[in-house]
Amino acid sequence: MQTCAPGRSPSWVSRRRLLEQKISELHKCGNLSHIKQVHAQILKANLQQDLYVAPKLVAAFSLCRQLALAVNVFDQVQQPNVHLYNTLIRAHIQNSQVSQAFVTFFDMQTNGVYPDNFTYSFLLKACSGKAWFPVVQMIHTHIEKCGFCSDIFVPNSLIDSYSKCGPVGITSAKKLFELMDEKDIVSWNSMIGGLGKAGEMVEARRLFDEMPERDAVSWNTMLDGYAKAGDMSEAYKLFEKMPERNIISWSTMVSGFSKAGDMDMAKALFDTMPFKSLVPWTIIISGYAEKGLASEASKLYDQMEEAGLKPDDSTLISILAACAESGLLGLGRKVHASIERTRFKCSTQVSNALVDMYAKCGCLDKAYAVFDGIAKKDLVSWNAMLQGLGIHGHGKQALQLFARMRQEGVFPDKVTFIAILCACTHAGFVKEGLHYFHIMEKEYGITPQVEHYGCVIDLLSRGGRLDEAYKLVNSMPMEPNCVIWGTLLAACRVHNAVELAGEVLDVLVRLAPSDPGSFSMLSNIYAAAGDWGGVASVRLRLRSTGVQKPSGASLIELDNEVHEFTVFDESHRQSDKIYQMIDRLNQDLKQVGYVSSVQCQ
DNA sequence: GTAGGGTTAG
Repeated sequence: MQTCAPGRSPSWVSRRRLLEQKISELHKCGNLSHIKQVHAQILKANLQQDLYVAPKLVAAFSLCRQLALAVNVFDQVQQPNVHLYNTLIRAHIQNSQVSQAFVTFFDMQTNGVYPDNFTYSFLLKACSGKAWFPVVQMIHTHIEKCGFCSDIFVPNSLIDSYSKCGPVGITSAKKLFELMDEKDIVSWNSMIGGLGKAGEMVEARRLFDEMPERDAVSWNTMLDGYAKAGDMSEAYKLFEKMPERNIISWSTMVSGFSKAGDMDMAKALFDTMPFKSLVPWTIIISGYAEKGLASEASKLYDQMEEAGLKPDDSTLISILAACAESGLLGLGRKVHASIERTRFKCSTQVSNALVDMYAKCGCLDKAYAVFDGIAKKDLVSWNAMLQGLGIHGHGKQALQLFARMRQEGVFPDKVTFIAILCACTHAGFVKEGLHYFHIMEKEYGITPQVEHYGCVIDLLSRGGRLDEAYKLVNSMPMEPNCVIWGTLLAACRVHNAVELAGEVLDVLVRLAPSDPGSFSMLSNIYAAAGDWGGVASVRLRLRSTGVQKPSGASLIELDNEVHEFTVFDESHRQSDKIYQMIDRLNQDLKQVGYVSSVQCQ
């Protein structure tokens, strides 16, 4: 900034010093009206072009989420330097405008300003966790051209970003890691983390053993790798060898055992850990809830609150999601009550989780009430509510809600259309479903993906238009997966299309040889058609593949207890009464003219 | 004199 000119009055000099002081602290100021005040003074002093002042202003506006004002400041500067460009790139990223950040990145080069290590740091951070392989590759190419790999942060971020891009990414990460002539402990840790994510635990272990020195992160990263791979015995061996265990090591083990289905081990470790934060409580409660163990989950939730811990958004969302998955309405209600008791208002994300939980548990009224109460609905809120209406057969209400969503100016995404198509299927709206399928690309620019084709094939099949469904499977622009073929097979069963079913099964066996579900489906189809020879041949084929079909089960929760039922099940203590009730229902159904689909049994 | 950043648990 230009220094005070000589010959000015003492008061001018002191005013100027004060402004300089304010400017130097501007970038960490979160008070918008103060920033606007200083901005006005800057304009008055004609300092808006100053290459020291402008980045401060851009950063300040960005911090207050005033991206438009930040861009405006930038636009006033005739010759931005790399520092100012970097600040604008960061501003876009901070305000979730990642694509605009890249536009700025290209703009600066067009204007003859070249990126530096700061630029790459920002851009790589924007890509982290996004699995954008081509983008990471492009950044990498730029970096190699300019030679900024000498800054250890840059290659380390690259390894991390590559690692999150799947198999292609991990190959690139490995190459880069080998080429690095100076590696610090973070380089090693990122590499073993990446290998773990890619499921290459043998190689991760080799590197871990080769490391010149290891810190807590190195050990925990290995534990997590084994845990994610489901190898809890190897994880436990390493856990016992650790020189020091912190709360992350313990939590990783609890999570690993819980995901592996061993709740006894998970609970034993949870009870042993010397200190518990919200994270391990979340892991153990969600673990029990996911397995439908309502009373354990519920008891632990109370204990967590008694221990004086207030669940945060992540805890609530995680537990509610588990409730939704297992239909634990009781625990879901308890969580809702505790939110209303302890919070003045709840975030959109938590409300969305509540909507989803109530909807999946069949309480559509409650779901609607929570949905209506969300002050700032986002796309996820709309999608959750649409999905809830759809899966419970309220097709008309779903389509009405979609219309309301459009009126309120919310633009749908691919999930919205899955919900809409599903709603049409469950309500039998074949014509409407096809209509939305056709307009999703034409009017909304959303290219149907395999999930959408799956919905439409389901829609056509259930509507009895099996031929059209089969034609669509064969004309899809992508390879039909086993979900698609499975849908078709289920439709064959409903419509007794024995011949087509055999054909579909052949495809399914090729695609997923270890899935016994298709065999039992075909067996049911033959049984329904009275073709017992067919049933026998399927059973034989199933035996020759060596896979066993786990029986399907129904679950219902009553007073914090989950009751599970499988076919021919007599294990329930009220089994006699249950079968009596089924008989009565069957008789009632027959009286109103219902005919079972398995008439030949 | 200015700007910043990486790896581990939900």
